[in-house]
Amino acid sequence: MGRKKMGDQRRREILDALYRCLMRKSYGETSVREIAREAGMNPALIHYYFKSKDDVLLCFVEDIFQSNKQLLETRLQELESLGCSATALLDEFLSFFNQRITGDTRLQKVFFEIWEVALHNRKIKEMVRKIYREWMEALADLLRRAVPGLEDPPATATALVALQEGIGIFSVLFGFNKGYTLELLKRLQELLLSREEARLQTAGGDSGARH
Amino acid sequence: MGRKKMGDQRRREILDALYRCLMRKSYGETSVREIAREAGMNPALIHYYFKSKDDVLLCFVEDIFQSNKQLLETRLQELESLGCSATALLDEFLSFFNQRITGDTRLQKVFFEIWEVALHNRKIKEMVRKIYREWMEALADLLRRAVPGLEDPPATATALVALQEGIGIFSVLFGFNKGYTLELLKRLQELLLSREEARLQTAGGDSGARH
Amino acid sequence: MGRKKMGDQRRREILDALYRCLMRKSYGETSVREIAREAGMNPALIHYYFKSKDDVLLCFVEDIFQSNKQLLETRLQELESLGCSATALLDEFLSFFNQRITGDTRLQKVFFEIWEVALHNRKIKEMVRKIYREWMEALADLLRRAVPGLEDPPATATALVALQEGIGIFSVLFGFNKGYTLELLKRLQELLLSREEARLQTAGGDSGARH
Amino acid sequence: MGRKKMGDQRRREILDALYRCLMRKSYGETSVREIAREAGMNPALIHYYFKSKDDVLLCFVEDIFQSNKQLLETRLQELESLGCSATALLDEFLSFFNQRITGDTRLQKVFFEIWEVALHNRKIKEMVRKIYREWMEALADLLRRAVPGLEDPPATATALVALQEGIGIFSVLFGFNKGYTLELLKRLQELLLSREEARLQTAGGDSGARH
DNA sequence: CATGAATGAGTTTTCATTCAT
DNA sequence: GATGAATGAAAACTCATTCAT
Repeated sequence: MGRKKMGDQRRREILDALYRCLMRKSYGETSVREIAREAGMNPALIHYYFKSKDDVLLCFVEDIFQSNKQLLETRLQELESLGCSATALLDEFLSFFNQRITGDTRLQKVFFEIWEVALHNRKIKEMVRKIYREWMEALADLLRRAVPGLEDPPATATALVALQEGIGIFSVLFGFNKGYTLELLKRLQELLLSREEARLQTAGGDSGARH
Repeated sequence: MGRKKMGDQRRREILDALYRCLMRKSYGETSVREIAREAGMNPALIHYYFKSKDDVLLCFVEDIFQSNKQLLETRLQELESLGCSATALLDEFLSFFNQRITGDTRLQKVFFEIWEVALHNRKIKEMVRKIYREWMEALADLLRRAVPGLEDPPATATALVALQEGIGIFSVLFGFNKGYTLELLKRLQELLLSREEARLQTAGGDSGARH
Repeated sequence: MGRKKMGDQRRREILDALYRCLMRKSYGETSVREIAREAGMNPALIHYYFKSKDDVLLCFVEDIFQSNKQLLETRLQELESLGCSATALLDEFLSFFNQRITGDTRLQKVFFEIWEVALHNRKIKEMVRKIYREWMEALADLLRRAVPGLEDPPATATALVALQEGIGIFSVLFGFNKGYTLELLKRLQELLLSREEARLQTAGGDSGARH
Repeated sequence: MGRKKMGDQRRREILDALYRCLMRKSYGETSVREIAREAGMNPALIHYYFKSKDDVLLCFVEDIFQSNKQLLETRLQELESLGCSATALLDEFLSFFNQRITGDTRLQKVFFEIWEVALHNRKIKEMVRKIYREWMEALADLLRRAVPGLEDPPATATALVALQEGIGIFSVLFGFNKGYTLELLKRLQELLLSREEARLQTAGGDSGARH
């Protein structure tokens, strides 16, 4: 029993190390050696726990996607079991993405890296497609329930997620501060959902320079 | 006469070869050898015309940005000299991006690649920031003139461009067909600009899977 | 036990291989490939044990200097502990250089190569300067003790070492035989030290052509 | 007629450019491109005027040796025709080397570079041997005439020249100032020639640090 | 004479991966 | 499990040299 756990812990350490490496370099520029050094272990160990460098990435992507998915699902289920309204659920959904993903520069960077690899790596591409499709379907469902008059929920869901990505990339590249990013996201989401409350005064912060 | 041109032609061939390479692989995975093979020349020639591999990329990015920028400016100036309305200019601006960039899967792929490199490459990052800032400022100006009641033109401009990017990436990764991509873009742009005409029925195409 | 030693042994083999390579070619002309071939190992292994080609050289120079320095110090300390006179120590000092360095064509060649690199390589230059300064200071000390009337011991020390180098290079380039080299050295050293015994008849050999 | 001259001038420019390059880099590190840039001409031109890079060096060495040889001979002949004593001729000989070669850090550096190449390059080696043998023979002759009691003029000549080289290299590597170098040389030469005048107080300067 | 273009061989270095211990 | 050692393939880049014009 302790045996199996050891392996899991090692794998965990490796995935975490990759996460930290991706803060600094692209996946292509990150060598197995560096991941190992970051994890404080021998490079050969990585090949003991994973088939290859790409396998590490695959597991990493699966892990980061699944954990976020689960976290979101758990939250939504909690709210639902409390009898919350569809609107509240939708708000939670958007807020989750805003706060946890797009608003988190580091995670956003990692997501961006994953998208990049996905472009040329079949397995990663499939995984990315799958998870995003699930998210968009879930979002479309919520939209149907929470915004009755909405003309084309799937398209709006796509738009919302694409917007998320776009803003996320911008925030990373231009060094937006979190406040401004969230402000922008909320404002646009309101617009896209044609809500009356879209009355924000954009009090909000300016883009913060990197240095 | 043919003398001086040879150099320019070769440089052009190299940049075009890189463009084609980026259809298949990321910049990091693309070797100088491959660019040379694609261009049908000796690898050393690339180092004869460019200081380094990164220099090729830098020139490539500058070229692709500048040529698009110039094309857009030319078009807008033509319209303006014809006495067109600000609304028409704005439409042209958005349409240019929709049709020429975001709607062109290949170019979009290349743009995405550039964004990725920009994350870790100072020079490329500065270039990307500069061109995007120019585009967003130009767009904000047009918004001021064409959409008088708009609360925060710069933020809306940022949103429009970010949306562009987001949809662009999605279209590449999910293999949207061009019609659907344009449909989606137009619809969202109308929404963001709160126009009355946002009446589209989105009859439009479904996402076409790649495989 | 055999574990830890492997690394040291390999490093030793590499340094020895470089030594042999320097018999045939200059450092600049010697490629990592050749060092590896000479050492009978995969070229990449050299980069496993050393940071770079220059690092190999640096360690090589340090090693060759330090080992000679230590050897000399050991000998002098032995003599001193036996209560030998300053004159005997001085003789040992000069004899050590004559026999072990200047008189050893191969080592002299290597020393010359090191001087050459030192001209354009900061680290090597500093190392060479340091070791030679140490040697000259030690020699000046001995001169003070052994040759009381000597006017300017440091200058004489410099002269003796410079002479050493000059004769060494000549012996390599003109292919002096060892006997002639030593003869010449001894004679000149006596002269520089204005000793009475400088009575040698230079019975000694002629320069032997290389080819 | 102007034709032939043009070629000579070009060749001269190339040799001068190589001289300047050797101030900064070793011959091995100096590329044909750099020589050409230094000479302000197209690299291919160098191959028009010389068979190869090594041919440039060969001509360079021949030129620098011959011109110095001729200059020295001219001076000595002048003195001889004026009826000067052998001692005066010897003094002129030594002084020429001291002032023009060993005391000129730049030229000394170049000589050192030549010695280095000579170690591994047959043609250069032969040339170097030849010129040095000539110099040493001429010096031995002068010694016979000027220092009657000298035991072994050839060996002393060798010693004097070797000392020259040794001090020269030291002055380059340790950055001796010219005054100190000349002081040292003169002092040692007096000693080797056992002259009474060897009474110098070595007032002279210390070694000057490079930076 | 002069030059821009072109090339093939070679350089140092990095890296994912394997393996014996 | 864990590690140091080892390797083959490939990377970017340099360079002396040749050649057509």
